Amino acid sequence: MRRTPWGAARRSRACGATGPARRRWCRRGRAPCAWRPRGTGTSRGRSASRRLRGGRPGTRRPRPTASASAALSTWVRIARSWRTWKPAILPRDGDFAPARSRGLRGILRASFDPGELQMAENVYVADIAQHEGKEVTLHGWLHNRRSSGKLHFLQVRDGTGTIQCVVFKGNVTPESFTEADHLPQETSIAVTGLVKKEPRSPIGFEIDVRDLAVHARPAREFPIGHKEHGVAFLMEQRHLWLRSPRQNLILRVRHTVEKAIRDFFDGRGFTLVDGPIFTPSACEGTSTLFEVPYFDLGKAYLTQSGQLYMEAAAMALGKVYSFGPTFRAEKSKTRRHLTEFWMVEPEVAWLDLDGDMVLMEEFVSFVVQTALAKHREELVRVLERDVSKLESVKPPFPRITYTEAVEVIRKEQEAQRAALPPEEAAKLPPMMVWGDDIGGDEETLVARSYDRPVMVHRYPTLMKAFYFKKDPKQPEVALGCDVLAPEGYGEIIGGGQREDDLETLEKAIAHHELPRDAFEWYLDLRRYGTVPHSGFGMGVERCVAWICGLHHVRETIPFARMTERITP
RNA sequence: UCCCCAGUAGCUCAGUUGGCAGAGCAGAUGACUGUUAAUCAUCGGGUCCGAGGUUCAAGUCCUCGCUGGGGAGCCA
Repeated sequence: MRRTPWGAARRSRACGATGPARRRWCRRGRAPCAWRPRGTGTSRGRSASRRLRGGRPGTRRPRPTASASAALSTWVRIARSWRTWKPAILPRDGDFAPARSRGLRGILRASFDPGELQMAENVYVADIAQHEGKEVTLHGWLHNRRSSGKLHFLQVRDGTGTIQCVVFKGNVTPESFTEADHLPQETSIAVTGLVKKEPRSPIGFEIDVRDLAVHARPAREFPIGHKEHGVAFLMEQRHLWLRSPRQNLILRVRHTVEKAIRDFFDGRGFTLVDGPIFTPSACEGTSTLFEVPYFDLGKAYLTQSGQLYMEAAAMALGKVYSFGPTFRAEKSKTRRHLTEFWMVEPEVAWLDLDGDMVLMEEFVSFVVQTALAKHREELVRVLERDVSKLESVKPPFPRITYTEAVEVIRKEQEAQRAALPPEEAAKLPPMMVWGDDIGGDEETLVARSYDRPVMVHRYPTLMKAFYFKKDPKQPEVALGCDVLAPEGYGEIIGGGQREDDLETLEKAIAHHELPRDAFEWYLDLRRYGTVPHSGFGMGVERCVAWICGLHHVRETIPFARMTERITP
């Protein structure tokens, strides 16, 4: 699979023109550059006009008043020491005599035009509309550059967005103009200029550049160009790939999803409970776990689920959820798997399977609709997502039992066979029978007949982990439920009602041949005031991949951990 | 663990029946006052993944290995 890492889309040309802007530039009275390390950037014989100005990057905000208040506090300090230093600073005669007699105020008036104190404001691209017509300074990286004789077009990104900065030959020094045409991709720069409305710009604004300051040129050519690259190469350059508009958006959608998850549960009175990462043994006794040495206690394992601990927390706090990383050591090599991923796991006391399923559909709908409301335009423009597929994700979700799902799948399989010549049909894998797991292909068969996620419930007891409660009316099935996302994204949620009867749970642990000692604390939850309770787990990466319409979950996490990759 | 595919310039790739190592992008230099993956001209750029084999001759064919990608099982 190939993709344009920068996700750039062609846009139609528009007409219009802007006249040359009035030159207005003042340099005196500025604070010295405080954040450019000595011996970097400008020290190699560059002109003074290129020097960075303004505050340190980490302290740039709050923007509107930063420079003014910094200047003020400087002058407060000067004023405090004024009495001590006055005789030394001010000569008794000449031009300073009248000022000296007026004190500090007089000095300020005599030395500075108040207009000169209004330095170009440091701004972010995301807020650029608020600064129309003003002179601003933007700190960022050069994303791309084009040139047309007496005009250079610099695409500058600052993390919040990308804006085109137009360098006209008549508006800057000759050195700056020449340099603007030779800056490599990803040079860190500060651009000062006038914010102008521009109908041809995708964001509606441009910066008419008056000064350009190079902070640091790349030590070597930036590896990721404005073209298609292979997945392997991009994953090796993941630390740099994050700078692309596409990855930038995906990470912001991930943030929105994670915030929506927190908001959903926080808004319903859930308490966030952090489960342990080190666990003494397998939570479910099934998956392969990562092993780590643990002092004199032998081996510990990285958690594959916080659920058992959430059950304990639910008995204390009623409604709880955990949200953290999870580790699976299976050598799964598919587009849906990572060895390290993030999972949210709510657990609720006094909740049965039906209530759990209502919670699932309301939760998924809230997360999807929140992400859609915030990123709809970008999902379409940058990721070419068909958002109509997300519009319909609202309760109620269709519910079918595992048994019904098997019938649907068998019908589809029969139809497939009927459409093929007999010798071809014989080569197909055997038909699904009750008790088989629903694999990736089968999930797609079930999910494709619905316009929203489908909830498959009451799986065969034998397929499910020991803690699932059996259906009292039908003991061969467990009260579990999976939510299958549409469009082939598969299982994004797994959960259900937990076994709350002590004796049944003891038998289940024995039947699964699990170490009884390790689960004594878990059995205690059934010994002391057991109640019906349910919960589920949702994988953040699968959810983000689905919302963004991505081919693989590896793009949804900043630094993916897979069987064959642990760097960068 | 099993099955399939790929590896050639910094990147993406082409390379015919085994017969001189190629293009686009990126880089350098120059032209252009509205480009938006700008365009145009010129220039530089190679351990053809590694080892071995067949051959007059191997990027190309064979064997083994390495690395990566896709899928299965398992799962979120």
